[in-house]
Amino acid sequence: MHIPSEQDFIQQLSIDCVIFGYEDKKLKVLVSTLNFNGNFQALPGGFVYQNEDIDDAANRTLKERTGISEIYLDQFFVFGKAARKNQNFLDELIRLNPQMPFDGKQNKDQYDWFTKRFVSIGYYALVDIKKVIPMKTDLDKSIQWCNVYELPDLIIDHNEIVSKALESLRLNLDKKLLAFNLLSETFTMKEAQELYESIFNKTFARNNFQKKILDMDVLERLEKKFTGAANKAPFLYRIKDKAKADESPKMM
Amino acid sequence: MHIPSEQDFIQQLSIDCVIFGYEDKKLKVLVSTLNFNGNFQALPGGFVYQNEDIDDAANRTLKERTGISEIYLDQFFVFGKAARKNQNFLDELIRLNPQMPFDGKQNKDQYDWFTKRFVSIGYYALVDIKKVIPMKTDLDKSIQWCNVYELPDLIIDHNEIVSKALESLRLNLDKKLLAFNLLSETFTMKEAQELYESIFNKTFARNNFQKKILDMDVLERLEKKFTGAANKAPFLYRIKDKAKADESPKMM
DNA sequence: TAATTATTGTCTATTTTGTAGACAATATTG
DNA sequence: CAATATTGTCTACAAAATAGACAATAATTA
Repeated sequence: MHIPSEQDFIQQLSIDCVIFGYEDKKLKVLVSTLNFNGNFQALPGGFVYQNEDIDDAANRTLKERTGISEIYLDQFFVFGKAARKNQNFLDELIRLNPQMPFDGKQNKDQYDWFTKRFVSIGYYALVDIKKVIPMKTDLDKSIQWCNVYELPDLIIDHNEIVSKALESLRLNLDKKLLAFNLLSETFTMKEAQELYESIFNKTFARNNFQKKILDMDVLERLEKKFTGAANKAPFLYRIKDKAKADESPKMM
Repeated sequence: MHIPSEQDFIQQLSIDCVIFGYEDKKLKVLVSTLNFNGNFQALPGGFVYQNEDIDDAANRTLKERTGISEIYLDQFFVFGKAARKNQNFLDELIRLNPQMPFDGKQNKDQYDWFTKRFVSIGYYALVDIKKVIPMKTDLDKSIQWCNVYELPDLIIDHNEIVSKALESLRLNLDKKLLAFNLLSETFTMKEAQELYESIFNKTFARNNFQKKILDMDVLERLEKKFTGAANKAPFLYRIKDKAKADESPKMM
């Protein structure tokens, strides 16, 4: 297992990624269970190489865990309390993993590197969950999607990081059209509405939701989707211009 | 002159502060002229002590330059391009300051510390300009207020940092009532309007501006202000609850 | 094959909010 | 005390958000 301890990374600076997906009408977050004894769960994260933009570091982390690049990614907050240390978490980890000698010379370096106070830059990402096969790194025992409203206890301040990410996502949805990054390429109006409802955790009026989305003039209507249900078939829609949608202003 | 080069700061992490003030109907930013030959101008900035919250580091920087604490302060963006180095700026500085031997052992350490790539956390602050006496540190030759729309060329990416700060301020004004932090405790409606106009760099309709502000129900009306002008005396207003105003939602 | 059902797409009426125009109130000046 | 410049507020109008209603239609069932 490679634990970074070298000068090739910027010291005491980390990246934490809140990767949002959407499935079964639920907003989800990708969470890793660490490859140690004890049930340590954490956000995917990483460090920044000396010659790497912080945005690229976040993208690299994302690519590692999801296999896809060109993901929508937004830096949303820096977590920089002095008390923000891995110390407690690591001590607990060492207690539960006595087989790992953390006092040897080499591991001592790692321990020192890791137990320093870290400033962490929070990024959130929006992915089409169907395009993602969550991938473990050698630090992960497993990695899985968790409902954002039913998250387990995560290490350090990672629960707080998710809260802040969700808050930022909501604010930015009003300004951009990011949400469609969470859906597959084509979708019905109902699916779009259910997505918005799960993000904002509240319901919208069907008639007015549809009007508002269509008035924005960013969707193109495709053929009908025959669902097999005993009712009128809904149209499928697709974003007219994806790149533009991530930037264009105003909604909700 | 003390240039930090020790382990007491987090390495390669800096804080840059965009300190907004308002005077003569102009939005201003506090800019330092560095204490070297050559006209190097920069935002007030600093570094983060090992045992210091990043917010506290920003506040410390602010206190140093303005003398006041309890300033409204907001973290708005992290500037983290790999190419973000002091190198070019420092080489130019050394060229123009040959009297300073930067190849001696001690200065070499400083040079090494400084020329590494830095990730910088941007904060913006809003201050009542009348309460501030801009103060030099030993790094500054002088420090002065500059009109935000007529900034000189600043070092590295500091012009870009100001742009981004202004953009964030505008977005946040819509959500909070921060603007009043830039005025003295009491002010007329006209003064408030002129402030908003200088922040957004556009005009507002007088009647509707007044209505909107008053409808928010955050101001209390005080006695009239007799200006000596040959017209109806305007009322003075004051924020009902300052702490609340910085948090409360919606406006413009 | 026509009635039934569940849902979709859209229209209109209503309410709320935003904008523009108008005017009375008033502190000073001449 | 009229003239002037500005302030505070009101109303009319326009635009946007919300709520209610209903026709269209894909499958099912009689």
